[in-house]
Amino acid sequence: MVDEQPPRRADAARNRARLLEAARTAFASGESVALERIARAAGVGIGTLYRHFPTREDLVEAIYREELDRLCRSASELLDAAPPEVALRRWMDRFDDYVATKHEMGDAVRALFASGAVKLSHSRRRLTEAVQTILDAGVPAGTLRADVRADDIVASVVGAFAATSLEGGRQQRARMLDLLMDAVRAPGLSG
Amino acid sequence: MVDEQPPRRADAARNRARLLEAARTAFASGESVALERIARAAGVGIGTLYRHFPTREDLVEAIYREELDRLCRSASELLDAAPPEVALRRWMDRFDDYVATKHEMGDAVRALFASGAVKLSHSRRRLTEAVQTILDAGVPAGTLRADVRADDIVASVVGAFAATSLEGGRQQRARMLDLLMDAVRAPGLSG
DNA sequence: TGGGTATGCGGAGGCTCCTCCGCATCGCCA
DNA sequence: TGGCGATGCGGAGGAGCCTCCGCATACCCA
Repeated sequence: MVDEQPPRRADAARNRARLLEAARTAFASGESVALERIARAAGVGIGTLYRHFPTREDLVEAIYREELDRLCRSASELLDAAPPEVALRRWMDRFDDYVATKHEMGDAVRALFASGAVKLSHSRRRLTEAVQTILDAGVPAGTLRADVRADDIVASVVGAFAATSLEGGRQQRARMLDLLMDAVRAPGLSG
Repeated sequence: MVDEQPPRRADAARNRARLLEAARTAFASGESVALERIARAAGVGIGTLYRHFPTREDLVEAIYREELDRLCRSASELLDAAPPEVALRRWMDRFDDYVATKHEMGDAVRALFASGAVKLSHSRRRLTEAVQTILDAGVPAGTLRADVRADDIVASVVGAFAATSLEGGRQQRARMLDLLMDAVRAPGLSG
């Protein structure tokens, strides 16, 4: 369920794998990379790169999909360890870690999120599912609001990242996420 | 206080004005415009354009600065017409209108906000001042929280826009802004 | 195993971005 | 008014993005 099905032809599959490998290495260097260079490093033509990954974001997303899956799965663990309203905030921090790491590895992922290019994509859907998992625990427990949508939370988190990626940084982002949590927690239970 | 001082030499001032005029026209066409074309239309060289406006965002910002100033000044009017916690939400809607209009005129402004490029810039500062004005009214009145920073609110609004610009759209953005308001309103007064 | 065709490959080319630096022009001062 | 230094101009050029299409190859079927 994690991978999409590989291309039909053997050479296509091979080239795709090579491109991913080359891109992983290139992005890890931390500097901005020309796609042409990645294609060259993978030993394929630029056309091949664009056929497999029509946009830069597609390439980045493919590389980090595994890690993103892990991030999303971690929602359940967090729920085991803490009540939903705490788990949600911790999950946001993990998201922050995830993107921050990628940021240090190059601004490819930052661009991915900042540009809002994470649209109906696999990534966005997975993130929404993860948040929904936490909501499903918190709403019956009465600690999280029932009238808040998971995709709105995801969009808010992504937006917080986008708006602070160039300045403000982690500290401002943390305050913004706290603010978001204030909105998402069910009222009337404060003691 | 609104304009920065014009360039010293007469030709520089003239070229700057021409560039702004040409850019206004070009962006109004709604299509993506090459900067070279704008320079050509203004009758100056591309180098001149880049000297006056080092980045595309600088140019866009200069064009829409007037309107943005108007948006920011409207905070006071809104405060006259409604209580601060309502005024703030309305102001967010105005911001939405502002950016949406620009979006229809071309994605230049969208890019400006979506990319987080609205950094320490004039725009961001003005927006923060406007929000601060509303906070200064709402905090003493007890309807808005005292421990929320204006720049965090601005970043959240900008982020909401960035995260919904490619999909989700106005409706999702409205829900997200409502959520933000839930966080910003002072608790304990609900009736 | 061998032939035919759908599928994939590759890179030239057109476009845009942005920089850099020699030349022209402005505006000051006598 | 005329000369000179600071300031601004312009566009060539290098680099990256992305598309497009003729050629090569892998897979299917007999």
